[in-house]
Amino acid sequence: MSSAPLSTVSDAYPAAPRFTCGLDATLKIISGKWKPLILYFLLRGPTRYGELKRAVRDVSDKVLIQHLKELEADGVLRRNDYREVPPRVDYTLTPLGLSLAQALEPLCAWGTENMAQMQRIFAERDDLLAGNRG
Amino acid sequence: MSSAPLSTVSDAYPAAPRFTCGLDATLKIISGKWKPLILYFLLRGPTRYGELKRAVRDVSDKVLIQHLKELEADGVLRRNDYREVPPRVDYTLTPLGLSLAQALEPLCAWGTENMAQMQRIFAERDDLLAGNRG
DNA sequence: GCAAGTATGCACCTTAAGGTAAGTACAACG
DNA sequence: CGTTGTACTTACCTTAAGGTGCATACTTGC
Repeated sequence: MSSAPLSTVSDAYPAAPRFTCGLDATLKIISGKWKPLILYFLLRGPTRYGELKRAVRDVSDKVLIQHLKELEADGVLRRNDYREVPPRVDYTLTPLGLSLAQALEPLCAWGTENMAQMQRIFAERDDLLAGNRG
Repeated sequence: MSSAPLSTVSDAYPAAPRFTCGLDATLKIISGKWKPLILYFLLRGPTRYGELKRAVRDVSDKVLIQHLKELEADGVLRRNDYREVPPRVDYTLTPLGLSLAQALEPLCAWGTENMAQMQRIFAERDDLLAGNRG
């Protein structure tokens, strides 16, 4: 299997997961329904759990905590426990996480610029889904 | 402080899906296991189905086709059927898709720059998973 | 004294995303 | 005449990601 579709960077990394390009690696980190949103949010500075939960609307506690733990394990954010009672905890981006969150900004900008078009498309989608079953 | 977490753009769009920011919209389009890879690949120019399939390693026919259809419906790529026999089809980015794919580049760059660190992390992860059950 | 808010843990369940394997029509190649 | 390659389609099945709801230990406000 010596096909080299893209200038595969992973050639330099022996038995490692085969990355077709850096994108692969990045995706592994930000894949999770709310992770990009979380990262993007943390650009605004240290954020308490509760704030985050309210900010990332519709996320469940279980998943939010889970995502936060994974992101922490991935070295992109840090959990600060003030050991107070009632509990007080906040989350901050590490330098690594900061650079990642910044790399998300073009995506955000793209979404903002094309918001109108996206909404048209999603509306059509929803219409189709609504009208199909019958 | 009245809780206004992000300058919610969706205020301007009434009954529409509540986007916390453009990122939400973008994510809706690129969410799909292989979609970012597909888009990124198409930056290289028109690509035949078979090429794509070989390039995006490990994707199944079913999912690749499915993703391509969705991306086409979202207006980010175009399918060109040359109506030949045996079938000849290729895929191109629309202008919209081109801008989206370009917005993915920082993510790709980030991944490339932090590849080493990522691999350390993923290796640890895999170790943990392998060593846990016992 | 009771409800609410704080940041989680845990058991259970649902769902949809993705994978597998087979089939299609046709032509070129041997 | 059978195999291979092209670009798909369809039916079926698996899995893991995410959601729900309950519990905790403590404080503050009503």
